[in-house]
Amino acid sequence: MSEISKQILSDHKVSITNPRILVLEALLDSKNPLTVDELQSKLSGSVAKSTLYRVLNDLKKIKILHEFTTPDNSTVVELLLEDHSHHHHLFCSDCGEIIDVEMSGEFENLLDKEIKKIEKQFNFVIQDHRVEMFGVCTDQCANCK
Amino acid sequence: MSEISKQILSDHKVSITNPRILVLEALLDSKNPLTVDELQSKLSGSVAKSTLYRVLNDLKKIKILHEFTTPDNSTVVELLLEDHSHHHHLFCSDCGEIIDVEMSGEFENLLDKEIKKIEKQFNFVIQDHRVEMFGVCTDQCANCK
DNA sequence: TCAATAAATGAGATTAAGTCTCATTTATTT
DNA sequence: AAATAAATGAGACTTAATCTCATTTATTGA
Repeated sequence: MSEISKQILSDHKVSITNPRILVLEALLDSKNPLTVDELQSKLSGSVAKSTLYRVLNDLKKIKILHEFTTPDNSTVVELLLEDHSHHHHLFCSDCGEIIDVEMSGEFENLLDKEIKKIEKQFNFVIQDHRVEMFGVCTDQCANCK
Repeated sequence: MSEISKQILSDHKVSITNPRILVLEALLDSKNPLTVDELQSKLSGSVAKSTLYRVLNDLKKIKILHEFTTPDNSTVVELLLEDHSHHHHLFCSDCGEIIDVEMSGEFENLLDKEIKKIEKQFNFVIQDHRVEMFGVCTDQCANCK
């Protein structure tokens, strides 16, 4: 199991250490984004706080970790692996759940065209984009009580 | 000049006070989003820090202020006025500039359709969305040196 | 395999954004 | 213009994230 984590680290020429393996395993174990708090709980004290933040920064540097802020201002992290293709996020303002969403090819194509226009208009090279959607679950979702 | 700010406050049934007028004027004075730091500088000590944050929360409550986080984790605020229609953001990772961008009607229509699909798929009511784009200015922009 | 060297870690101090408290001031209402 | 309710300022407080530095762990090359 930790083989995957080790592979990821060596693929990115980053030294293989216990804290890095543990953090990667915790992240691999969860499909949706995790808050730093949730991550700390999952690690249950096996990694020092300062080390956890350092490891997260390491993973950001090698571009396999995406960090963002939820509407209620928690910092949330998510692994970006090859098999986990380009996606966007849906936030429930009721329970705070964050759901990964894929948009249709038609939509991404039109967005790409739109982005080319914007690049010309503002003399920009746009490297990345993100669509965020905010709402509430109409059913009780996993987290809504 | 402060008449506009007073009008905004009374339109929203919020009492008219000096700090609120000053904060609104600083926000009205700038087209693009401001970091809280920039806002504090603009106010140059005329409003206490605690009051500034309180006023920002007041403006959020009456839904005329939008707060978000930049890729480098600064909190940024922007007034949402009637004449300032639905728009998105373009971030320069070089100089940190944030540019307001309007997308085409065609794009917004397709996005609305896409959102309806997602609402069904996840049993959600989606109330709002946001498109963020990240890149670098190819020319020296106003802030890039 | 092992020693030398460089890198990473843990523990706790430090920083800084944002909130809270409470005595005082200001706005509103009659 | 007085009474009441709301907002403010100053600074204490909280807490996420970073930093420091002595110790531990990984890597490299003989």
